[in-house]
Amino acid sequence: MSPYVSPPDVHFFNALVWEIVCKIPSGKVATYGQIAGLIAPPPDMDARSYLAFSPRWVGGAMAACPEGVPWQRVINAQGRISLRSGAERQRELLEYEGVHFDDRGRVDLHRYGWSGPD
DNA sequence: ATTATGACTCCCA
DNA sequence: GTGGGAGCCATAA
Repeated sequence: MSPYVSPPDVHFFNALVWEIVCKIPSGKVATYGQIAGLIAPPPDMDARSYLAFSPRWVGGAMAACPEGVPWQRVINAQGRISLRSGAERQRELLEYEGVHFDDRGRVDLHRYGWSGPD
């Protein structure tokens, strides 16, 4: 599917985010910005022609995540959990998948970071 | 229309 | 490596 969206179809857009998140394998993590980057229009195209996108939106899509989507594999660019409520549960889910947290509660993105689709 | 608020990121001190 | 602040975009009030 083309990673570009023309109409301001929010629901479709969220679905696109979820679709990408579903591709993150167990034991790996991706950042909000990384997900956003997979959808953002290229620089030679008018960004206004597409539904504006930003890391914040990915967070919003995660908040409305349907069951079955591995939302726990999305963390912030610092390798930390951004979830305000339920952060402990997210950490448990990731550790269960083999993702290691250091003593300061951070994940080594060089080791566990998802290299993207394909 | 304006303001406040987010599961963010970047930049700089 | 860390923390604060600006920038960010959509939504809700």
